[in-house]
Amino acid sequence: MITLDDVAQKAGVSASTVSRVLNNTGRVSDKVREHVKNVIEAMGYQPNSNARALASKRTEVVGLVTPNISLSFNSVLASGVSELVQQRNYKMLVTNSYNDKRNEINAINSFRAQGLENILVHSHALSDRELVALATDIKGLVVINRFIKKIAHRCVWLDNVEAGKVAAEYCLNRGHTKIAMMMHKHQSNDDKRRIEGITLALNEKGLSVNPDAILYGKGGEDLGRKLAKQLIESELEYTTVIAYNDLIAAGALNEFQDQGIRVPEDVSIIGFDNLFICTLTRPSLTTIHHPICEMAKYAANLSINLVDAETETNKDTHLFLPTLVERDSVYAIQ
Amino acid sequence: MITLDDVAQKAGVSASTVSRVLNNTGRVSDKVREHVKNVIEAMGYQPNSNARALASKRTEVVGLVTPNISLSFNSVLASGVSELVQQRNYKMLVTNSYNDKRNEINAINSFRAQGLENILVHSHALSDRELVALATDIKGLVVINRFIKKIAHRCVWLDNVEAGKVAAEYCLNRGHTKIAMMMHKHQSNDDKRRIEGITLALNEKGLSVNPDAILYGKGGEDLGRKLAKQLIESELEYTTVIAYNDLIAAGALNEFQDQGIRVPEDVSIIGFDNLFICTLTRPSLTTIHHPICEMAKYAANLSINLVDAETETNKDTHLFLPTLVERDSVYAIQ
DNA sequence: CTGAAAGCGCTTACAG
DNA sequence: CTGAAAGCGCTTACAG
Repeated sequence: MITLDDVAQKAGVSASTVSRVLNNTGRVSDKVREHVKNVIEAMGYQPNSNARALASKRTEVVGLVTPNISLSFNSVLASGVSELVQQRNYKMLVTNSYNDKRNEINAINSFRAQGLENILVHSHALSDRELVALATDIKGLVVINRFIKKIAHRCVWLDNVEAGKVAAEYCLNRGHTKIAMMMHKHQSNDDKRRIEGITLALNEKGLSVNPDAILYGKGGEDLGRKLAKQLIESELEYTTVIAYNDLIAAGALNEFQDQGIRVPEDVSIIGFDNLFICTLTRPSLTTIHHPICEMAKYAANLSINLVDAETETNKDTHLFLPTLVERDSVYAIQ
Repeated sequence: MITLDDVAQKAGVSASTVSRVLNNTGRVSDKVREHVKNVIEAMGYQPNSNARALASKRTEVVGLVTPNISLSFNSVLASGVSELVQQRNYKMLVTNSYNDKRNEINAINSFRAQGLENILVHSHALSDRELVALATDIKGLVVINRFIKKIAHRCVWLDNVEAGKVAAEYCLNRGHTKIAMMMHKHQSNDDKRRIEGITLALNEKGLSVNPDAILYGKGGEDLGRKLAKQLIESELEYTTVIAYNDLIAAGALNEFQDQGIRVPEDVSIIGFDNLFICTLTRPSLTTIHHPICEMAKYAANLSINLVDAETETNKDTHLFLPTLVERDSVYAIQ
């Protein structure tokens, strides 16, 4: 391994100077700078990032804690972070939390033990108050996909009320008034906000949500299948179901069809997220696009700026808007 | 931030001793060990991993470079690595290469700049010779999903010949003799090996592969659709298509059906990988299971052991076997 | 503009 | 079994 001292010696300058050209900091004459750069290039020198981190007290790494990177939503999120991070010459550390609070905390602590302040959390397990406490402690902590008022400028979130509204309005416009929902409960209360939006849209038309038609559970495709069964066996009236995410929607879609119920002719389904699977199902899935990749990039960038004192801290709120993507799973009754 | 010296002072011992109990190294009396542990616990001390890495010249991090973590195959791979890594108290750094050779090399170099030797590469862009050179340089480099003879004990790979054979035999057993293939070309030559396996199976029955029926291209679902169109417009005879992966298979499956060609009655399709999408398509996708998660865990573990001198170096070859997962996309002609 | 020196928070021979 | 000291490879005031 070749060190900064080796470079300094070879270039006939001091370590300080090499460090300065490396970091583009302090004044160095153009001549010397050029020369040192050449030597660095020639020797193929790469600074040791541990030494650097130790001495400067900052690491060029962002840590991501997310439920489970093998799930599409999470992997798209991670990919967004990865892209921005590579662009800014940072690295990305990833930890799966499996939605377990202890894991989330451990992951964050282990990042901090490294002096790492750029931490992105996509958490369903920690409470608002816990996240607020962490954010106060950790300058670069950014919460993805969740809104917490007290740390609004550290949250990169989606307008879930609007999302619910958009979904419901689309259904209403196509003649659907009896809406069932398949929801997944989380600390983040996404589900509640979406239901709120759906309620708003219905109320505007003088209609209301049937609380019995809001089904809950845990899972993905399997949950969709399970709740579809539940719906089929129930006495509920519904012409469309709004699902918490695309996986649940896809599961439901298949269960309905496997039981001889046509989608969308007999029952319509609308998903959420706009994952790649939406074009794979038959019928393809109409869904709400969740700009998770953009949000991830934005969050990573925000976190880096937050820690990097030179950049002005952004006190804005970071809100993203959902959009409807029309495909074939919602029937036009009229 | 609280340091090792703080702990030492509080405990009334030297830094060396604290370090020893931290690392479970050297002799420390039970009494002192106990006491120091208590102080550590009480103070909530966490060692700085940068300092540790710098002093000891080893980092407890494994770096993964993979084409694109937003794709399911890659994310399952990453998830496997993540799981093992968490288990062994390591962390995982991830970089997307987008199948670009420069990116792969840069990622590896940036890992090394950190003194990181535990590097896992899932590469389609680097040549065998380049990987061999890297492996010689980097003690803990492990190649996932590719076999290179010269560094056989550093490769964790799947028997692709067997995979092709299994797929073809399954088709043959169901009465299919005219097999088309949708392949994706890579440096790794997976495609060639699978074709070899398919050829083997056909030859055993006195049949042979029609080279014109081997279609190539780049992409996922879109490629499947494109090649399906190509197949439909061609004069080729085929009753089944073996796809390079599930995404391609799913795309083809939908294209056929969208054009009124029934799957599997008119044409059968067999995928590869056994991703979660296999149960989402209609018909569900018969496929070859690729134990990528297990392979990822195995590879991560191998890499750690390779670097960790205390563990004996494993000179074995690390071969995994594919298995067929039967679903609904292959028709029994007889 | 440039260099000498101290320091970042650990680990690890070396003594004892 | 335990401690003092040097060193890991950088950065960053501090002088000049």
